[in-house]
Amino acid sequence: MNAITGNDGVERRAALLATAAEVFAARGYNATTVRRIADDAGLLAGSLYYHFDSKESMLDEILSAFLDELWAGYGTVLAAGLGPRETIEALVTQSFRQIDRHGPAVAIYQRESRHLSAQPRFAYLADTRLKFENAWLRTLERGVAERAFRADLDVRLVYRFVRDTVWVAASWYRPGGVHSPEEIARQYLSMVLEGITPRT
Amino acid sequence: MNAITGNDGVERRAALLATAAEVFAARGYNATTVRRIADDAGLLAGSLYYHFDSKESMLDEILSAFLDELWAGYGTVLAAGLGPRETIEALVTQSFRQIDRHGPAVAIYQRESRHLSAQPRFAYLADTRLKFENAWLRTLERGVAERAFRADLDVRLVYRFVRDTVWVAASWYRPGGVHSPEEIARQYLSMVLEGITPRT
DNA sequence: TAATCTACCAAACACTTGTTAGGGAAGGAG
DNA sequence: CTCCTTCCCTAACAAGTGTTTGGTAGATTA
Repeated sequence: MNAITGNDGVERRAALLATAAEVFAARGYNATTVRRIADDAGLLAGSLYYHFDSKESMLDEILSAFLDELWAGYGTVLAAGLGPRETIEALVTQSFRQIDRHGPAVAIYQRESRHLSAQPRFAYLADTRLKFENAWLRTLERGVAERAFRADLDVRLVYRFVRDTVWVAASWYRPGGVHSPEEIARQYLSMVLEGITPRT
Repeated sequence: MNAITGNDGVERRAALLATAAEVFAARGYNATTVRRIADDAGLLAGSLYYHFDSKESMLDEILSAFLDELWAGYGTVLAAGLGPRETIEALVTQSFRQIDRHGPAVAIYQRESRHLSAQPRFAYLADTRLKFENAWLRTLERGVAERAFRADLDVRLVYRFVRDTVWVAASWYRPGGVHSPEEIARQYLSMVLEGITPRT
């Protein structure tokens, strides 16, 4: 696509990872050839191996960089001691912000994490999934106990629906569009919290 | 995995397509080798070409068979002349029934339809997507006009969220589990229609 | 100026991919 | 018994895969 000229070695590496992430997100990891990444970055396939050990290393670096930043954001939210409803609101908003910043990485994670986590190198994906599930489930259960959420809903199902809807948004969300991440989060929260039918 | 012995030629073909769909759904279409499908079906790679023209033909047949049946169900719902809320309820229930019956096909569609629809052979995927969007958007807009749904929500955003949540369920739903498709549809509709916070 | 380092290219490597060609065992039809 | 169809196997093909090796233009350092 467009050649990338970085001033620094670190910048160059980051730029290459960014284009790799875009191609991975668009075509899928396995369907993406190393030559295609090189084409989009403006160099030849072999030259990528000056910067990275392997195609797998690029994927690893993309995913763990994203997950580190994601979990940092989640950590501060969970440590803030908010009520259940406010915690859910903050988590959802954080998630849409991450989609805004790491769109391709989110798409890759959603698409490949399931079968990648079987591989030892990507075992941390399974850990993340568990920490994730715990954070959401605890918050939802606390909300039910404190009468902030309805008691007649299956909490696990609600968790799955909410989780999926938030992350799958990465497949259609494009940064710089009409809706800001915060606006999307607000609309989504309004739908899930209040429902789409009018409250008399 | 397990060898499949069909009595009829048509049965055999269907059984082979079923195993192919499972592998496609689990690993992704491009990442799936024809030898892997053959292994799981209990024959050799070349032998698959007695039944099918190509790997692409298998994918085509899987997707169009699923979409045909899906649209048959949607058609009767849309022709029934129900109110907006009842139409949404029926569409969602229909969708979860399709996930129950065509789980792998749904997963494949969700994962690959975007970049497949650029290919001429799979142009019908783009058409389906449009018909889909029209059906949902019209129903939602009619609901807003008839005061069955809230007017302060962005209908397009609601559509995307609802669509994604319903279909992505194919990635975790397993037939024969504790929840029937109808039960899952009921819980999901309750969440989206009424919201997860208590109505006083 | 000479030596070194950075970032890349050109060309090949071993391997996997989807697909094809030819043949053969099993069984029903004439 | 012979013919024919069905269904599969063996073996190979050409193209594409991730990766390695050796070399080199240009800037940086000594």
